[in-house]
Amino acid sequence: MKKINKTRFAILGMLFKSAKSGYSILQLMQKSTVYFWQESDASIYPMLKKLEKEGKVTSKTESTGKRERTLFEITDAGKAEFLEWMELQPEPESHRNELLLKLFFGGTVARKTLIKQLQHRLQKVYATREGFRRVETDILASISNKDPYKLFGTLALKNGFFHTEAEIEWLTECIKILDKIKS
Amino acid sequence: MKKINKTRFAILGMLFKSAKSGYSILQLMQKSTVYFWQESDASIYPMLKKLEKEGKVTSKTESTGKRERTLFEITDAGKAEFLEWMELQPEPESHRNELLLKLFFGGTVARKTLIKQLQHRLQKVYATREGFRRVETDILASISNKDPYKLFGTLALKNGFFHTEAEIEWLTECIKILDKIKS
DNA sequence: ACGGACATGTAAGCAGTTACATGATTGC
DNA sequence: GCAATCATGTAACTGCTTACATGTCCGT
Repeated sequence: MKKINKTRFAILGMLFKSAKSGYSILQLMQKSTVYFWQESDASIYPMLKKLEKEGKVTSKTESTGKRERTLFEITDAGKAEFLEWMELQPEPESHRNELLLKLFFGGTVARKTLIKQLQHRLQKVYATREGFRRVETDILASISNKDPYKLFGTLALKNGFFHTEAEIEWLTECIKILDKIKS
Repeated sequence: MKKINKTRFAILGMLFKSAKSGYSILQLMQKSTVYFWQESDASIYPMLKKLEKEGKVTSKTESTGKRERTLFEITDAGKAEFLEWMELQPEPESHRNELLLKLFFGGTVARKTLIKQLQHRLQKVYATREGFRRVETDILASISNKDPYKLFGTLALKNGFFHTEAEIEWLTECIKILDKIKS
């Protein structure tokens, strides 16, 4: 089973409701989907061109003074492809958790190395939780209740909160257990 | 910052305590780290050769009848590299959650499409939890309490359980919320 | 005799990232 | 005047996966 490029669907989804430029897609992703879907800058522009060649989007260039801006609009073919993908069940994603791998090999190092790793991660997770809270107050709060993005953004965010709490609990417990063992 | 290949560390870690063949590393990963660290079959053998060329492992071929088996042993240089990595803080890993992306674009499709997706995922998560339980009873239970793998395996597994429970809670709540909304 | 596990690899290709490159506009 | 942001792209590289390829040994 061949793996298919999903950047295209992220882009098509962003264009579904309104036309946007490559840059504004990047910005939108940066502030809305960054916690569960990341694209590197370099992947958007080539994919937009590819989608245009395939007839999934059309573009029109507009200028404000000397600055150019290419607006992309999704076509019916693009909408069809996107909606087809929306019906598909996500393929199992391969996960790689470097911290768990290190913990798994924990027998090779001193306990305090592991504890340091776990504590470092704990700080990161706290920061992530703060990030979620900021999304909640700064972005979601400003969206009208009637906008479907409000509901779906809230649900996606809740996923982040749930897993963040799970991770915090787990880290705390791990640290406690490792602390207790004199090594 | 350049991304570095971590397959090498997974391999070095597996070889740290005892020499193994490529095939048995694959098997070991399949049954012990598969839930948080996956390697495709094709990546192990070339990496072992590369590590050998770098002097991080040595190999000796032994034959049982006509079947050959190449055992790899970690060198001091290999151990040094591995231990250095153990001290490093993991880089932030880019995450991509296709289900959340679809949910985020939920405004483009009927509610029942989303509910179907969520329920499908719920089934998968239940299966994963079963998998964890099997690891717990079949593998961990058979390891001596004195073996450090017992402790670290248990902690890694606990991570799986925590996140699995978080995911189940979240999915259940999402489904409930979407069910309530008549669309 | 045959299927499944054992055992080891190669080749091709796509996806994704990093680094590089360029220039305009806005706000301080 | 300068920094930050706006705006768009290319080239090179690495990593990883898929598909392919080959042969042995063991249990039934």
